[in-house]
Amino acid sequence: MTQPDTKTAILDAAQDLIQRVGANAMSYQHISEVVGIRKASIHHHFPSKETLLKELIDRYSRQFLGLVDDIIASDVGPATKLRRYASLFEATLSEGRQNKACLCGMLSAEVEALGRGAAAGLRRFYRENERRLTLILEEGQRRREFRFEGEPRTIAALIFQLLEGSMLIARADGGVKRFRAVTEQMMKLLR
Amino acid sequence: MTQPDTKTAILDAAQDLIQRVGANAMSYQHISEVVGIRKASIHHHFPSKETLLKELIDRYSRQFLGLVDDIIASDVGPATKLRRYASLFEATLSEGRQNKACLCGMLSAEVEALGRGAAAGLRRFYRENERRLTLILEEGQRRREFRFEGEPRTIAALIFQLLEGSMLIARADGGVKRFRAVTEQMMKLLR
DNA sequence: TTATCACTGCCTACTAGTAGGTAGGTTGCA
DNA sequence: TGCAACCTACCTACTAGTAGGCAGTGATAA
Repeated sequence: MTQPDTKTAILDAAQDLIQRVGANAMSYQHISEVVGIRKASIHHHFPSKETLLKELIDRYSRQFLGLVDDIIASDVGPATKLRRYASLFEATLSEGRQNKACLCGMLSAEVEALGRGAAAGLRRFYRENERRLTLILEEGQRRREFRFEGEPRTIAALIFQLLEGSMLIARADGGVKRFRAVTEQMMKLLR
Repeated sequence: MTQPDTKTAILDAAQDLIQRVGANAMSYQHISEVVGIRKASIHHHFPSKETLLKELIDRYSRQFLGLVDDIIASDVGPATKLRRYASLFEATLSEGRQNKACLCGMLSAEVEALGRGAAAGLRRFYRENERRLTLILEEGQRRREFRFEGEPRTIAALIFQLLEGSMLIARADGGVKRFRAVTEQMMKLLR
């Protein structure tokens, strides 16, 4: 079989770059410097930037939604689940060399300059997140931990978009501290 | 004095491009094609991309905050003011060839690949928006149009980040309709 | 009235560097 | 022997930015 190490290393480097500077500022040259491999060799694994992006979005979605599923399956109340969900975003923000945004949040901004495959992958990511958030909110409503006016589905969309927006803006101003203050405020509005 | 027409046309073209595809996918070549002027002539007006970005952020901030000030000065209730504030973002989204995001929201994503001047300009934009939003929220609280737990300042940050995030994501999925549903939901949570 | 001057706006032609991508060869392992 | 992984060397297209020229304008002065 294939040695997955190099392929994984390429994906890791690409993801890190995109989360910090964006997909358009990320290049095969940059990746090659990080991985320690020639630019042409990256093309061996990912023939085009579009195929790389597609696989990256798939992998990121799988990993992230896996963590969300763990939270949902855990034996804690819905309010705690929602807090932990938000902390997934916060963890990304304070990860590594810091100021990393959600991969899909970054790509959302640049979506018009990306291929159609990327856009479809992003949509799937949004919807899967909102579906899971809706479950948490419905559970909270049933258990009377959350009290809000409106549809859980719409609140789910609101929360997801808030977290994505907060991340992007926190990178330019306020950092993790600002992010945390806003998510805590969001929790208050649901009570 | 200088003829401002060409300079304005360059700024307009650059802004449109950034709002659609991002600052990194925007180039002097693209601008020159839109404006109908040679690439070198753009350098005559804006020596570097950084100076262009700086002036663009300044102009956008001035224009946008001017519209916000008009809303604040208008003789309507705070809930209406907040709705009109949100509709400024919505208008951008459905403007021109559509799917345009807030200039500063786009630049927030790419901030790490931009100069320091840009980052400072973005921070100013955030803070001025949040300051104005805080005024609206405080007025709403006094008049008992809004009922919420927490500091108006933090809610202001939340609303601003929500609107920026919503815009970016609505471009990839759901469009204006989705954006409107979420802002309407936000209004419900403040009551 | 006309010659000179500086200046603005725009041009052509160029630079060095970087982008994504390709052709074809080498190495080492099953 | 065949194939995967990686390489060197290259391509074309595009990037931001520069040098230098030229036409039009408006002020100055003989």
